Amino acid sequence: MPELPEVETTRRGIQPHIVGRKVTAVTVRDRRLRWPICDDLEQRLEGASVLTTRRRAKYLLIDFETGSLLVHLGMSGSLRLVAENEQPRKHDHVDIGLDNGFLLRYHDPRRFGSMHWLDDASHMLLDHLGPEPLSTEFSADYLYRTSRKRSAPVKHVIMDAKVVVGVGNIYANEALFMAGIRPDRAANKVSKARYELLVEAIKQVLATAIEVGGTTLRDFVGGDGKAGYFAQSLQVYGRAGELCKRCKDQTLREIRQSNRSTVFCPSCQR
DNA sequence: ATGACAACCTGTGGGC
DNA sequence: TGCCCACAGGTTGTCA
Repeated sequence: MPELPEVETTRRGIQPHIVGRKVTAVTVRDRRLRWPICDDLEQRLEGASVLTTRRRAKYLLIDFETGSLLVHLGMSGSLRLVAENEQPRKHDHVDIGLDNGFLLRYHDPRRFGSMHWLDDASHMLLDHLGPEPLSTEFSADYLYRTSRKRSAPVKHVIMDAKVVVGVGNIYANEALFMAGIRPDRAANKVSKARYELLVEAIKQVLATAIEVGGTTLRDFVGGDGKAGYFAQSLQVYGRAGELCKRCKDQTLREIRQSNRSTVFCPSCQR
C-alpha cells in the first residue's frame, strides 16, 4: 500500500498528536514482522517522550530523547491514532500508549513492515539510500549521469532506492506517463532533455499526492484515519485497457517488468 | 557492478 | 456459495 506520499501523509497525521507526549504502556501482540521486533522495545519506549517525527525514503522515524523508533509500513502496514479504549482487531500488532489517552496503533496484515529501535538514529537500513526525490539533489543532471551505465529499463532505474528513494510502482507509472517516456526504454538511451521532464514529473506527482493525502487503494488511511484522494488523479495505474486520457485515442497497454505491473500509452510514451 | 528472481505474508477478486 | 489461482502499494538477499 504505502508509497512515499502515504508515509508522509501518515507522518503529518500523527505528528501533532504525539510530539511532547510521553509513552505510558506498550503492547506488542506479534513480533514477527519482516524482522522480529526486538525483545526490549516495550522497555525502551515506556516513559520516553516524543521529540519529533521525520521521514527518510519510506521509513518513518519517531525521535525520543533516548533514541528513535524506525518504522516501515511494508506493503500493507498502517500507523494510526485511536482512542485507548478501542479494541484491537486482527493484525493490530503493536500499540504505543500515550499520556493523552490515545494509542499509536500499528496494523499490518502481510507483516512486510518493520519496527526497529535505534539508539543513535543511524541504521544499516538507512545507509546507501539515494537522494530524496523532492530534494534539489535529485536533479535531471544527477539522474542523467547516474543512468549512463544502466541498460535496465528506465522504470526499473527510477524505482531503485540507490538511485532515488520513494518512487514506488504507482508513481513510477504515473511519472513516466507524464514525461512521455516508455517505461521499458533502456535508461541509458533516454536523453538529458527527457530526464528534465522525468525529474519534474516525479517531483510533481509525489508532491501532488502528498498534498491530497496519498493514494487510497483498498483501505489505506493516513494517521488521522482520513482517506487519501490521489486515486482519482491516476492517469495510467490501474487503467490498463482503458482509453488514454491524453490522446483519447489509444488504449493503455499493460506489460510486466520485474514482475510488477506497468501501464503506459503506446502512442504518448516513446 | 548489474540484473533476474525468489523470498517474506495475508487478503482479495476473478473464473469456474 | 465455495475453491483455486493470480496478483497486490516494498525491500532484501542470493545467484548468475
